[in-house]
Amino acid sequence: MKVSKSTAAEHRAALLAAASRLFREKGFDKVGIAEIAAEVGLTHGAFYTHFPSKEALCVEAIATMTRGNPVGLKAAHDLDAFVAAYLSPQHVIARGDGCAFAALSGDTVRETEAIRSAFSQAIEHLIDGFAEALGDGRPANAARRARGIKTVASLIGGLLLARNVTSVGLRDEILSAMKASLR
Amino acid sequence: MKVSKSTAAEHRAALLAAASRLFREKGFDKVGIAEIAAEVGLTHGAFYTHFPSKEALCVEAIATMTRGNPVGLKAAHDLDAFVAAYLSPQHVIARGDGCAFAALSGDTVRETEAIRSAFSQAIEHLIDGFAEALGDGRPANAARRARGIKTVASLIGGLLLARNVTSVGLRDEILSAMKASLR
DNA sequence: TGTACATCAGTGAACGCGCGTTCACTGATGTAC
DNA sequence: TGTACATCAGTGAACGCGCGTTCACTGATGTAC
Repeated sequence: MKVSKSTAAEHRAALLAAASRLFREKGFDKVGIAEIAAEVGLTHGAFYTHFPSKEALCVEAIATMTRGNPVGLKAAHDLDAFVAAYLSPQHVIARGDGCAFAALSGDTVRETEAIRSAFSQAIEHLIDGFAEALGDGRPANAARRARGIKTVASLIGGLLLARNVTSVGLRDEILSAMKASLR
Repeated sequence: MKVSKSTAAEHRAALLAAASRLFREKGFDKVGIAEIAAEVGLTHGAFYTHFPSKEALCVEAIATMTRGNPVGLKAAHDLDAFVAAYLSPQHVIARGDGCAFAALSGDTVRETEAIRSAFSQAIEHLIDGFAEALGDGRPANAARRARGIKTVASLIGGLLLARNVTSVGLRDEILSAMKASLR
């Protein structure tokens, strides 16, 4: 049965939101169209009135997940708080609501051109954002860009490492060491 | 038809080697038993005389991939050469022969306990190895362990970032920035 | 404002496909005599 | 050393399953008069 235009628009947004969360939690391959649709209260058939294919959804979901700049990081003096939140035990556990880059950078290298391209653009945007914030708004120069890259890579690498150790003690040691190295 | 014991042993080792390479290249989910067996010249049925399940193969393959210490890193003065090789364009491209941690740390978080446990052990071993090498053989203390963790996380994060950008210029900028930050 | 009709979001059965795993069978290996 | 037989690595058909995608159909929406 048909549904009002505004409801349909809500469904589309909800599909993107569900995909965005589920993809980060389980990866692209382990989430099916039916699962995403069910999350929103629809059947898999309805999905195809909103997106032409799963790949198209992945591309849009990447944009959704990475939209906006790193949570609340506006300038260099915010960095410590941002790093503390990023390298927290909560972020280690909450994959579905967490960083898309840490969650998906292992998957995207093996995906199609369209997906790789969307992810690459998001990374460029992220690095630009960090370089700018670390320069307190002044235009980025090479040194600040290098610091932005270092920060991004350390955060992602540290979070991935922490997510992959089973010992809580080692996990916390990793988080502390990475926080210290970004001070 | 049956095959000599030594041939069978070779087949087992070849299956592990093929799996080790293919898993790093494509991830656990995108490599099938039939593909691995075919790589060795066997059919999928033969696989099950060597391994009870795909999961068991994954566990053993993780051990295979991560066996031995970080390529040639024996002491702190080797670090620069190791870092240069790790953060090289060749390593960005050659995923199947490259670092298992960069290739699979995104996947393993979503896998079974047995796989997570094998991967976690490998990471602990890796960090221990780095902490020891960076201390030039002397017993590791907290500061050296922290430096080992920072090095490992930066290498993995930097490689993943470099693998995920489509622009060659940005890729090289990332590799340079990460090499500089580990000097 | 009320009616008639075209539109189209959503349903659910069906499709082809690839996957991990099982199993009856084959025939070379390797052992017991 | 030679023969008879048990073992077991490897084959290939078959299984159940979940997936992405298609499509005929439904019925509420929204538009034209």
